[in-house]
Amino acid sequence: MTTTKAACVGRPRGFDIDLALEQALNVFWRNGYEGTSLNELTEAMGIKKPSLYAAFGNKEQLFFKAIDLYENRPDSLFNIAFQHEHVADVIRGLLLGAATQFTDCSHPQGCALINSTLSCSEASESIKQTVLARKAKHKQRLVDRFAQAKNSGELQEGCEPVVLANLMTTLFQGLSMQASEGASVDELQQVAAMAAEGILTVSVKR
Amino acid sequence: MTTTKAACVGRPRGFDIDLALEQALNVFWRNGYEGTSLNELTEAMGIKKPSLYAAFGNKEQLFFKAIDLYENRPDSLFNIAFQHEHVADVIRGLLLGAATQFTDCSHPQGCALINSTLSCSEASESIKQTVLARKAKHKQRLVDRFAQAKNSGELQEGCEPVVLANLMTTLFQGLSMQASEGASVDELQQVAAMAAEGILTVSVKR
DNA sequence: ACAATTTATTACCTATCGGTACAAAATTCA
DNA sequence: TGAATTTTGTACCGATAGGTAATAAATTGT
Repeated sequence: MTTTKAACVGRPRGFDIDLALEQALNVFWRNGYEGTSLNELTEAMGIKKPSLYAAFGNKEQLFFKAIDLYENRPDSLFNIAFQHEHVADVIRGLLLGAATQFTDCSHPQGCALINSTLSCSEASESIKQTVLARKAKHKQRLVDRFAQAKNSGELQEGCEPVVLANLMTTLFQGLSMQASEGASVDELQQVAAMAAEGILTVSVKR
Repeated sequence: MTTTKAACVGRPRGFDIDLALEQALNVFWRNGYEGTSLNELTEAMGIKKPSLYAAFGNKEQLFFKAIDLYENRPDSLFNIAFQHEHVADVIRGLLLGAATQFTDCSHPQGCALINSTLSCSEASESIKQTVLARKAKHKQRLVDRFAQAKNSGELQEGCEPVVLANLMTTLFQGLSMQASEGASVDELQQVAAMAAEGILTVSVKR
């Protein structure tokens, strides 16, 4: 049932399944779910449609596998920034990291998760819901981290962890859109730096 | 050649062209350009396809007319907020206004201009470019207003008008996405208030 | 009444969408 | 050398996309 297990009988697969998935992720990353056609996918992956369906199920399942691949990268924004001890460094790391990673030209611009949700009409509702659920999980990680900071006395009294998390999420989405629209690294880093400065002065104790 | 001029000869048009355009705007607002099909449009507008093409040209021209309608509303966010004398009130007005308008349930959630760009693959490049140009024009209005504030000594020395404008744009896009994904008025207003507070402390002289 | 003009309705066009049937090709097992 | 099994390529499916040809219906001018 799994696609990862190599079959030892029958004609051997003529392409690298992990590499193909990475190509698929790139296309979804650039064009979103609905903005990506099967022809674009098969061309980018270097395979024909029946091979795609045999290996990944269908377009929807391929998308989920691609997103899994994206989210489980060890060098993800959250994994890096959450290593900092002080919440101020976490906030700075998240914002500056987003500005940097979203404009990294070794892959499509912006956040794959955020970009994918965008071009999603009422048609593919399951895609939308799934992506929203994943984004909610990420937001919860932020809320938890900020709640912990509040408990340890790092945050100012008036600062609500959930509001702070929402503001960070808002900035991520904005930064992702800007990057997708062609903003430069410098431009976004300046924005992130100013945002971090402002947020820190109203949320973190000095 | 114009569609606004009423013909005095021939069969009279059986529908209100301005009302139909408003319905079209609503659909584009909800689903974006590519996410909206002609069938959805004609159903929402209460007309058949040939009537749509006779009155508006084609899907692309209909979209541009709908966006024109959207941008030329007198109660637009910018028009209201720019009436304030002090730049601090402008910033507060823009952010709180965005949070409020984007979640106003008398129309689709989020900003029509921002939402439309989203679901736009490489296919409809002219749509993307046109919308980007309009967004750039709005950003320029922000830059001009902040530059004026800097000249009049309202802004802190280290505050660059263009960076401040970029940060505001980033927040607008984030707020629009959050609203489209179902965020509540309260939620977004809290985010906007915190963002405004942070921005003011690092950009406006006290 | 009748031509001229404009709109409305039906039915259709081509292109592309996601998805698949089928048979040839390539391998392992006996 | 087969039989079994799996992948590959071609060619196709129904549904829907945006868009239009042709004709009927409704009006104004004469």
